[in-house]
This record gives sequence, structure tokens and C-alpha cells, in this order.
Amino acid sequence: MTPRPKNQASRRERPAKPALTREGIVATAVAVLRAEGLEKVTMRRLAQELDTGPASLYVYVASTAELHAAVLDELLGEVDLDQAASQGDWRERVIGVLSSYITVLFAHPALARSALTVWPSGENYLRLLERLLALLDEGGVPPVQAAWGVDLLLQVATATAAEQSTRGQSGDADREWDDLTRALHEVDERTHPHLRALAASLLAGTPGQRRTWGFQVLLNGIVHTPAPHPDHSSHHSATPHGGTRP
Amino acid sequence: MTPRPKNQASRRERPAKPALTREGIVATAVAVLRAEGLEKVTMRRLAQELDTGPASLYVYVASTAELHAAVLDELLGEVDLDQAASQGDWRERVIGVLSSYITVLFAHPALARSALTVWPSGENYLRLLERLLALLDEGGVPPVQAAWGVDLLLQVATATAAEQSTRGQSGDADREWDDLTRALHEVDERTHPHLRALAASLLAGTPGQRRTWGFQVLLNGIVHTPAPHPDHSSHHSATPHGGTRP
DNA sequence: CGGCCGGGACGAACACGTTCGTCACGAACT
DNA sequence: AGTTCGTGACGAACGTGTTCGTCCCGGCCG
Repeated sequence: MTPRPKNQASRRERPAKPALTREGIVATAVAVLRAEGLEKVTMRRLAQELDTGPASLYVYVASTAELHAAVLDELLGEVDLDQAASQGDWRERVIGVLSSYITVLFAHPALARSALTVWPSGENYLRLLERLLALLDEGGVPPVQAAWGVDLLLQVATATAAEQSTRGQSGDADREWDDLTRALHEVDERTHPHLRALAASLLAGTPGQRRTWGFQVLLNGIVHTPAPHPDHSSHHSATPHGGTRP
Repeated sequence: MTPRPKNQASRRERPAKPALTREGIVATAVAVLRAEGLEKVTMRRLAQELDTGPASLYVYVASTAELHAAVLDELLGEVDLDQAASQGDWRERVIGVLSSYITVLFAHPALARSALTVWPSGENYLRLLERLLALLDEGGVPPVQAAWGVDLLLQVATATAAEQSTRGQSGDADREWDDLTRALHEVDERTHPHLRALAASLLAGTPGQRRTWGFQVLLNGIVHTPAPHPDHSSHHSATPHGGTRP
């Protein structure tokens, strides 16, 4: 309320505040996230928390999405890389790591949304990448297929989590589900025969079954699909997750 | 500027305006999109275009994301389902349809972002679904694998487009790419051997090569990965794209 | 025919992300 | 030592999505 004395006073009151730094900002963001949820992690709130204005944050952080990506990388430290008692086929262990990754993302789906857009290059993300590449190598997957494969695997995992970002309250999800079910059953049998025939299958299975099956599909495909012969004359032509230049 | 006479005057001047309807709103949105781009398609702008206030739109449209989904379905009419001279393997035709789908999405990547979150159940989306199911059926893919497979295929395609939503200006993309390249080359060789060894592969290939390979991976995987035995006691337990309940 | 009522329309407001112009401070150079 | 310069901090502003309370009009019931 009081415009002037705020900064001076609160600075004196709490001199132990971390200096305005990228790490400090991200750390504060994680703290607010853990305490009150992602929706409270706003630029204005973080600025208030750090005794400054929103504009000041933009010196260290390009956008909210980039901040989210940094926060996500922090959270990615919780991913279980050495899947509990690493027993079983290498495929099962890959799926185990990916499931752990998804579990972390499911806790804050909106973060996954940002991660789809802003490419994470943080420490914990690189660790995850390394672990997956190691597992694929262990499985004898040829290098290029392994490299492109982890990209695909993580894209699917991230997208799966991101899809839930809006389905916040339970009623919303059910309503959407009902809409889809109705749309599927009301479809004209003559113009959309396959849709009608497979309506049940489209809605079948638990989310877990579908996820696991999806990962198995990817792994089987990655193993059995050779990458195109490399063209040595082309470089700097691709970006992760499918690339940017059409 | 003039607060009162605005509505009365402009209503009289342009009595042919479409009445406030969901279709009218979506149609206006598409028009603005085509004329000035997606960033101009805002609730306030649409309200202005329809001679009303932003709040009025929420009677017919739940949110911006839902509006985007409706707009996208309209655009999906442009997807080429009978891939030009439908010659070639059924797999090639599936990839052709998906490529056409991606092409439409690439024109407005932010729409794809919404489509990941809000499930589209529009007419044109159902047409696309039907076509893909027909092609998979033609390829002899078992029903459940086909049903879950199209889900996976469209998820990957949509996510691929959505990833580009922020990479608006060219400088942005290049900068991100450079960051990633540097991060990949600066990684510690001892803690991340695979990452170092495969750095080149991770960045290799054109976006087109990667996309096509990705779709082939999915198709091969879908064909070769049997779905789990159905548990008849469970239903209403899944949502598309991987489901909502963990 | 008169009163009631329900839902669409709307004005105003709130919190948000982001940008711009300005200010102050410390370092570096002369 | 004095001056200059760049960079971080900041206040204010714009445009955004979304919500709330109110109003008004049209159909329905008595």
C-alpha cells in the first residue's frame, strides 16, 4: 500500500534475501511451486518475493516459459534413473525411467507444456538423456537410431503429460470424455464405418496400459527402423523433436 | 471512443452482422486468423468485431483454448486425405496424410499447442481419424492396435507442430539451437560418455528426415506390438492421447 | 392480459506477461 | 581524480484472459 518505504523497509527487515540472480529466481520459483502450486508462480509474485518489480526479472529470464523450463530441470532431479533394482530387460528399464519421468511431469502438467516449447538443456535433463542413451546402447540399438529415438521417446512422454495441463478439476475431464464418447457414437455409420467399428477400441484400456503399449511401440519401432543413409553435406539442419525448418 | 452510441450506431450501420452464435464466433475467428494472423485472434478483438464485449463470448466458448480447437478443426478441412494420386504402400499413404496434417498445423503452431490440450472432436478431425483408421485397416493392422495407433500418430504429429509455437522469429530458433549444441559439446566426457559420442547423431538429419523416420518407427511399432489382452471388467478408464487418470 | 422469471448481454474489474524509458551506480578509461 | 559509459533495477503502462454482478428482454405461467 505505502509506495515508497516498502523497498527500503523490507530490505532492512530481511537482509538475508538472495541477491537478484538467475539461480535465486529459479530457487524462489521452485519454493513457491512446492508451497503453493504452479499457478502461484507468476512473474509478479516472484518479484514480490524478491522485493523488486516484475521487469527486473527479465534481465535473467527471457520469459515465463523459459523460467518454467529451468524449474522443470530442477524437478527432474527426482527422476529415478537407476530404476529400482535394475532387473529385467533393457526395454523394461527404459520404460521404467520414462515412467518415472512422466510421474514427475504429471505432478505439474503445465510445466510439461512449457518443456514442449522451450528446449530444456539443464543438468538433470542431460543426465536423463545420458541414461536413456546408455540403456539403448546396452540394447544394441545403432547410434543414430538411438539418438533420434530418445528424442522421440521424450517427446511422446512430455506430450502425454502436457495434454493434462488444462484438465485441472475432475469435472472438466469427465465432461470432455463424455463429449468425445458421444461424438464417437453419434457419427454416421455410412461415412465413418471404421470409426464406428473401432469406437470401443478407441476408448479401451487404462491410461497405464496405453502408455506402456505406446512406449513398447516406440522401442520396437526404433530397433527395427533403420535411419536413412546420412548425407554428409548437410549439417546444422535439424533441431530436436522434429526440427524447426520445414 | 464514444461509449454509448457505439453499439446502436454500428448495429444500424451494419445490420447484416451474424447473430452472436458459436458458429459466428468461430467464423469470425477464422476470418481474422486468415487476414491478420493468430496473434490478432483475441477475445477482445473478436468481441469488437462482433460489436459486443469480451464477456459475452464466454456464453458460447469456454476458453481461448477451446476456441482455438474449433478454429483448428475448421482449418483441418484443408488436410489432403486422398493423398495426391494415392499410389504406393499403405504406409506411405498414412505418412502422406500425416504430412498434410502437419503442414496445416505448421502454418499456425500455436493452434497445435491448444489442440494438444483441448481434445478436438470436430467434423474434420473425425474425418481425419476415419481416413487413418481405414488406411491402417487396409494394412491389416489389428483393431485395437489401429485404434491406439492413430492416437499415438496424431499425438506425435500434433506435438511436433506444437513445439514450434514459440520459435516465431528466426533468431530465436538459431539461438536455441546454438545453446543446445554448446551444451552438448561442453558436457563432461566422463560422466556423459554416450551423450558425447552421439552428439553429432543427436543433431543430424533434416527435420523432414527425422519426421519421416519417426512416423515409420511408429508404424513399424504399431504393426509389431500386440495390445495387451483386454480386461472386460474395465471401461470408462481411458482418454485419448494417453489418458487422464494416473 | 399482466406479472414473473430465466438466460443472454454487458460493463467493470482483477491479475497476468511483457515492454519501454528512465535512473542510479560502479567500473574503467583518460 | 574526474568523467564517461554500460548495465542492472525499476515505475508505469499496454493489452491480454477471465470472472462477477447487474440489467434487460422475451417467453411462459397464472
